[in-house]
This record gives sequence, C-alpha cells and structure tokens, in this order.
Amino acid sequence: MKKVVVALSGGVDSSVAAALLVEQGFQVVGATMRLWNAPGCDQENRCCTPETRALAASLAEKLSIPFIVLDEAETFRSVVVQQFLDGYTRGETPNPCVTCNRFLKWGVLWDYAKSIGADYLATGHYARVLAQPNGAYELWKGRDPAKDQTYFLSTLTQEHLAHTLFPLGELRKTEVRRIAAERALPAADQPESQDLCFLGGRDYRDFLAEYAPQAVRPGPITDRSGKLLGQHQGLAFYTIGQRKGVPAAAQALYVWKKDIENNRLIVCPAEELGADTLRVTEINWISGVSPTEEFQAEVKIRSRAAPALGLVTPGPDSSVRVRFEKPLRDITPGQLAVFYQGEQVLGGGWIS
RNA sequence: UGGGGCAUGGUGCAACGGCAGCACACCGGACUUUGAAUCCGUGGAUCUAGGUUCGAAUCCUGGUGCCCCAG
Repeated sequence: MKKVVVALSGGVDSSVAAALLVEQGFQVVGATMRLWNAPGCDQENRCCTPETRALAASLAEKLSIPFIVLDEAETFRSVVVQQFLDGYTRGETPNPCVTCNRFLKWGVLWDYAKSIGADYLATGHYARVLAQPNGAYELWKGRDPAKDQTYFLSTLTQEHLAHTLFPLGELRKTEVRRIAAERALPAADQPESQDLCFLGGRDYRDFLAEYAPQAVRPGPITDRSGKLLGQHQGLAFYTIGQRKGVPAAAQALYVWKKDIENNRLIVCPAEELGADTLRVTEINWISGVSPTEEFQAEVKIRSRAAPALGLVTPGPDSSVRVRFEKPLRDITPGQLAVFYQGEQVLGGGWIS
C-alpha cells in the first residue's frame, strides 16, 4: 500500500483531496503546518488558525487517518515572510505563495513525508501530473480552467513531480464542493481562501508598515516628464499598473515605474503602459532540461492573467527573453512568468 | 498693489438665467491561494457678503484666495 502525506489546510479542497486518497486505497497521513502565529491575527487568519486546525483535525478523525501539526512558523517567517519584505524593500512586488509552495510544502513538508517513509506528497491544488512512458513527468493545468493553480507550482522539479499527487486535478470546483457535501466533510461550507494567509485579515500595507518600515517612506509622485503630481506614503504600497492610490487627474493614471533610488513613483496614462519584451531569470524548466533554441509559448505574467503568445529566446544562466506579439501591460518585477504550451506547463521564472 | 484671467465633491473638468452632471480617487460588494487589474454600487460640491430676478453656479458690486502679463 502506497503511503501519502496530504497537506490539510482545513479548507474544502484539501479535505476532498484527502477523502479521495483514502477512497483510492492509499495509506493517508494528514498534515497541517502552523505557519504564522503573530499575536492578534489568529481570529482572521484563514490558513493556520486554531479553527482551521480544528477543521483539519476533525476531518482526519472522520477519515480515520493520523493527523499531525508541524510547527514551521520560524521557517515560514525567515523564508517566506522575509522574502516578501525584502522584495518590497527592493521595489519589487513579491509573490509569497510561490515561495511557500517551493520551500514549505515541497520543502519542509516533503522532507517530513520522506522521513516517515511516505511515497507521495498530496495537496488540494488544481493541477495534474502526467507520467510519460519514458519516465518523465509533465505538469499540466487543472481540468477546471477557472481554478487552475499551476502558476503557483511552476517551480516544481522532476524529483517533486515523481512524488506528488494532485487528487483534484481532473475535477471541477463544483464537483469538489459536491463531493464535500455528499461526504459531509467538516469543511464543506468553508469559503474560498483568499489573500495572503499571514496577513490575518489585515491590509498588507499595515503589515509592511509594521515589519518593513524602511519600505514605507513618503515620497513624490510624478509623471514621466518629472512633473510633480502628489505625494505617496510608500513605494511598497504600489505595484506596476496600479491605479488605486494614484492622484486623480482628468485622465486615469497608473503606476508606470517605481524609482527606488529617489523613492519616486512615476505614473502615466493607460495607453502608455506595457511593453512587448520581458526578461525572466532563475527559470525552473519542469522537464529539467533548459531549451537551447527559440520557441513559441504562452506566457502568464500574473496568476490570473490571460496567457499571451510570445517568442522565447534562451539566454545565459537559465534566463530567457520573451518577445510578445502584442504589448503586455503590468509586467512586474518580483512576479513569476510561467510558460505554457496548451495545457502543459513548461516552467517558470522570475520577472526582472 | 498697473492690466488681465480664474474660483463647482478629495482631484481634474462640465452645466443657453430653469432639477448642479462626468471622470478619477475614497468607501462598500463581486472576483481571487500574491500584489494589481476588471465588474457592480453608495456617499460627498457651486470661495465669501450683498444685489438684480418668479428663479443665480451662471448677471452686477464688494471682499478673500490663486494664476498670467507688465514693473
């Protein structure tokens, strides 16, 4: 009997994933990670509160599987949260969920799974792993196009995929909810998770002001010619393409660039946003093999962006340059660019 | 302290003397395992004191503030 550790968040998706694995005959161990325990944010924090842990525990009891809580708050703080704060301090817009998947779920949790002799790590992500006849593994989008989460999983390697199960990969969200209801799982009525789990319902601006005050200094807002338009309260409160918080004008203005050296926010009208080229570094190619020739791919530059067709040109040090057919707005350093061909995920790297 | 112009929500602009509108911001909601974007919705204004008029954001006079030109 194959043994699998399933990551339980207390939500619907991971609950159904666990239930399905049990029904498929796996020896299942439920695991929840305690990732954040700053005082005062427990009641709002949806992914690792006492309430969500209780939901996960009661699910495990219902399924009659062992349940363990791993306290990884220190790892999470020093890796995920620190990268989040450092990214904003550098003027980037970091994506902590990607980092969390890489270092906590397929890092700490996978190490734990191996330590107890498990064959697999399973999560409730909407994604598919396809084993090829030649022994290679491919990562494919989840069957439900509205819920596909491969954007956050593009840093996985062959080693990870060989030992990863996504029980929800072939399902749609409505089916998952139905399965949860039919089996009366404790989390059946839980709302979708949203926002950064460690913010605990706070605005991320408040969080940054507390943990990264150096990134929250007032400064000027100008147009591209340098004309002063107003004041901002901190560059970290903005991201490329953002309108919120930009001074009103006859025409809507958006963030064009963050001038870190001068702590200056540069804004422009919508039609001046965007670029048709992009550089991506530190790319993880799912196949484990870096491309050497140019190729066409669909590229997602944000988690919920429509894929854009572009020509990918390999460069040095596992970087590439992408030239898009049409200019793309909101190309944002610190976010991930993920390469697709149809349903298949080729890889992903950081936008620089 | 000569001349000219302007003054309307937080911001930028509309409104022949006839119910003060629009855009953006703010706020609420939808969407969403990052930040955004996007969609729906609420609230909020005629610088001031008089005058003309049935009726004034609009016309007239004084005040106040700002801008431009000339010193």
